[in-house]
Amino acid sequence: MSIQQRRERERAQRHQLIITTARELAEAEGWDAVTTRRLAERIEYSQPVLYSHFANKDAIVAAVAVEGFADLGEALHAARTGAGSPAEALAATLRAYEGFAERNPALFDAMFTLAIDLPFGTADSPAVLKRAFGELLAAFEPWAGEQDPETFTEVGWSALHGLVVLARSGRLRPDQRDQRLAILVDRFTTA
Amino acid sequence: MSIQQRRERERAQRHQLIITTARELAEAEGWDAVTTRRLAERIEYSQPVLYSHFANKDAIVAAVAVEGFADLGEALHAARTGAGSPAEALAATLRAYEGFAERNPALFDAMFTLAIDLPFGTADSPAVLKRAFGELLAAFEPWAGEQDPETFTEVGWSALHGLVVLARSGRLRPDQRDQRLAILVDRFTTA
DNA sequence: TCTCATTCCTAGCGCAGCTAGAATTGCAGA
DNA sequence: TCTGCAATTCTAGCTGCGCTAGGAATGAGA
Repeated sequence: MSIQQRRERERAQRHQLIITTARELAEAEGWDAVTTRRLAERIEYSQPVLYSHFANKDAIVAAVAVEGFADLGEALHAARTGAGSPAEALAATLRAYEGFAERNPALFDAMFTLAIDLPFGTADSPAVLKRAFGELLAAFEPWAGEQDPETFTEVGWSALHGLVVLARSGRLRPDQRDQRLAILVDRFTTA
Repeated sequence: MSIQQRRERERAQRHQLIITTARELAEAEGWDAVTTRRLAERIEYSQPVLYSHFANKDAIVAAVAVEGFADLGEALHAARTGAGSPAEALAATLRAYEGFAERNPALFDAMFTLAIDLPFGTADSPAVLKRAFGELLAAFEPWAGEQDPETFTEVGWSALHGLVVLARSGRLRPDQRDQRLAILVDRFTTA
């Protein structure tokens, strides 16, 4: 019984080690550098061990993405609850989202570009995803007016996300970043 | 002299054939199906011929993306100039953008996910990119108010783009699509 | 100490992007 | 018309990818 438990514990540790190592490697050298061979080498096991934990490489990326959403949720929560007025809370939340994407580019890629199959907006979406969206909802809700708060938040989130995505791929003028965020806040806080 | 001209003409035709074939194959089976081998087979030349036209596979994808921006620019122009009031023009332009992404998913991927290195927002960005942005600028400008029109448009474009990107990856509730677009228009047309 | 199930690794499959060097083609001058 | 040469194109193969079959090693229980 105890032996079984130890084995399961060690297995769980190795599971987490794979995720953490993939994340570190991706953040250090980009996702192209995260090959099953290099990953196996880093965790000091052979390649097939990876496949005893995950169905395929995409599943590893998805696991990293879920971690990312957890971190993002925390970052948004800290920013939002640390602000004074609702207006400041919204601005702080948006800045936190932007900062998160900037500080964790590879993680952001995993969350929004690579891990396409994460169940979102459905009943069985991971709790961390719901929590991250919940933070945005709390930030946008005060200005929803007559609109459905969730739909209103989806639009606000999209605007924010679009800014981040287009900016990081060099589609927007870098020097106007803060100005753009100010316009966004203005658009969503005025009736 | 004339022989040289014929050769250059044939080369240009083959260049275009590669781009068109890549685009068709991607739209039919997704970009994963666009391998240099399959592409070579379709154009009825050997693999190395591709590399006499493009530095690598990414360059082929980028060429497809540029075509996509040209098409998008046309679609936006048609939608915008076909509408009556500025408000209708904006709504029509946004719908056209959304429709374009929906009708050409692989092309949209090439433009915004795969071809990362296209020079944007700089002096040497291709004319087609500027034209597409110009259409958005014309659509958003009437509501820029005190804001710099270009920056205002960047925010509007981001909001639109975010909606499309998050929706197509299943991050937003499908049934609220039109409602979201209505909210977006509302946010950017009210002072 | 032996048996056997579990765990893990070695080796290799098919396919990817890409390229070196051979083979072919077709123009130009005799 | 024939020959030499330069440009073009192809054959063959390199390295590295995700993934897996099957054998070796490990360790708990009899």
